[in-house]
Amino acid sequence: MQLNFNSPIPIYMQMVDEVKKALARGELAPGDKIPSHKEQAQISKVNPNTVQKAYQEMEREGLTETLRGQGTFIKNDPTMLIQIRSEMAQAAVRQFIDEMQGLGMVPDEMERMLHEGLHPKGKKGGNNRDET
Amino acid sequence: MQLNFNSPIPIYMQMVDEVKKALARGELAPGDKIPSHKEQAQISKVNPNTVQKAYQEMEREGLTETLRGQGTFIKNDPTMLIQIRSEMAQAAVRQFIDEMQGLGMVPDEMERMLHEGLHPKGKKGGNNRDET
Amino acid sequence: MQLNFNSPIPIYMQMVDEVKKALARGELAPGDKIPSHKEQAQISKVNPNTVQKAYQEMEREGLTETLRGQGTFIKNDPTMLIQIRSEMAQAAVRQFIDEMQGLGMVPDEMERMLHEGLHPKGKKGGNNRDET
Amino acid sequence: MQLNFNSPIPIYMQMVDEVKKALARGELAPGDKIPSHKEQAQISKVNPNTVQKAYQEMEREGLTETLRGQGTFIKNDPTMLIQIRSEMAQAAVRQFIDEMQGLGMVPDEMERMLHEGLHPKGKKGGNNRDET
DNA sequence: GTGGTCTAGACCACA
DNA sequence: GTGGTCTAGACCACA
Repeated sequence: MQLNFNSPIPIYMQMVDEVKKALARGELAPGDKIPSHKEQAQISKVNPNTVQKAYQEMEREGLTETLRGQGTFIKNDPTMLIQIRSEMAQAAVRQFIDEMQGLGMVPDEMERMLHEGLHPKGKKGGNNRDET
Repeated sequence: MQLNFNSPIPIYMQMVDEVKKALARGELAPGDKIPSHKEQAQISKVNPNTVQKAYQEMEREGLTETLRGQGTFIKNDPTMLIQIRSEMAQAAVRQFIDEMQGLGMVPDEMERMLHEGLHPKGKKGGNNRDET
Repeated sequence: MQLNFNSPIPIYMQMVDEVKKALARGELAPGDKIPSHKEQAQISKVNPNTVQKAYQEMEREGLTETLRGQGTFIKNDPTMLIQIRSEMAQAAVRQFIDEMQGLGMVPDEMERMLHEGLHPKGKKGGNNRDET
Repeated sequence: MQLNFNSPIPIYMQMVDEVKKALARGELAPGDKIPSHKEQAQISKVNPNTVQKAYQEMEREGLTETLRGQGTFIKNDPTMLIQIRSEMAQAAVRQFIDEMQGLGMVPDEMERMLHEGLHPKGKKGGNNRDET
């Protein structure tokens, strides 16, 4: 759970995002129990109110469900996972393209820069499908 | 000057960013006068103080210089332009990669998704260097 | 916190200076919490925004650090103290010399006048190392 | 005429000060004609209004007198010179002492620091009356 | 309560 | 008109 306390993005939003990413990465699976908001608050060195707000937001978005007295659980909906993953990825792609367009970059430049970013010192001619 | 009033990112920061982008795009050139903070406030429907905060931040970052009573000008440093453009682009690349990695994407997937984002209906095989 | 409301030097700058002096004098120590900007505003009979501007300037100069919701603290860097003290003292010396040179004073005159300023009615011959 | 356009001290005040210093240094003598405010404005790259304000202030302080159609002249009062010189010097001394006291410096330290500032690499023991 | 952002608007020095 | 400072006060995220 990476949090940036100096970011203007509210911590509770960052938390929701981190949970989504953990889901997308497969580190959290449907049905998993997540720590109580008090526990999570201690782990993240964040005020319990803030965690609670994050949990409420996740519930509102249908990511989790709460069973009173038992805890909060990732919703047992396997399709959701795939959906979140592709939603977030596409949002990232869109944002990247917008940002680069805002800088006056054309598609080729974007692809080239991404490629270089992914393969820092690599020869960029060759067949990039074999690297990584 | 695109501003999102609902974003958690402060308006004054968005303004600094927009000026940087305009510079990167070549819409603003070194030595150009930018509107007075009061004028810009009217244009952007924002409080003059907010614009001033943005302008002061730009000054602090060395983007602009100010002649009291005369106005604020893009600093006459042509190298700055190129630097800002590449800085901002590289930041965007890095952020994109981080975000995608956070979602468990591997480099190939990132490149493929970007390619698809750039050429929505396009055949995705072939030699992408000749399209656009 | 001595403020001169008629000085052309902005209040917020005077405040930064006063904090630096308090540090140099040892009245503020690394790690100390300083009053919230609202509290300080009441104490100094100044608008909270003005105090905040001073605090932000101090942060920008690396004098303080801020924990959101917790307060603003003198940075915990003991070397900073000594550095500030000597920086400010040397700046004062330089300014004094410049000023006096601007008046056509030679070094000896400067030293003599300072000595007299420090020991108003004193015999100025003798060994000044034993006075004070 | 040294002017600092970024100083919070108004330019017209800086101008008055510079004239006083020139007087103290003997670069301007009683009875001397000083440039017209328009001329001076061009020389100093300052708005004529600003120079005029400086000249008015000097007149108000009894430094100069204006003969209509002839120009502005340093007042023909030789005692004034000496008075200004010692006034300004004493003000500088007082300010220096205050500043250093504000930093917690004791008189000896002030004298030593001034001495070192005046004789940068010099041996500080010996008889400083013979140096310079 | 604490810091951060923002609006609304006054007044000043300077061009 | 232009930038700079300041007051007054609202609202928000977070502790």
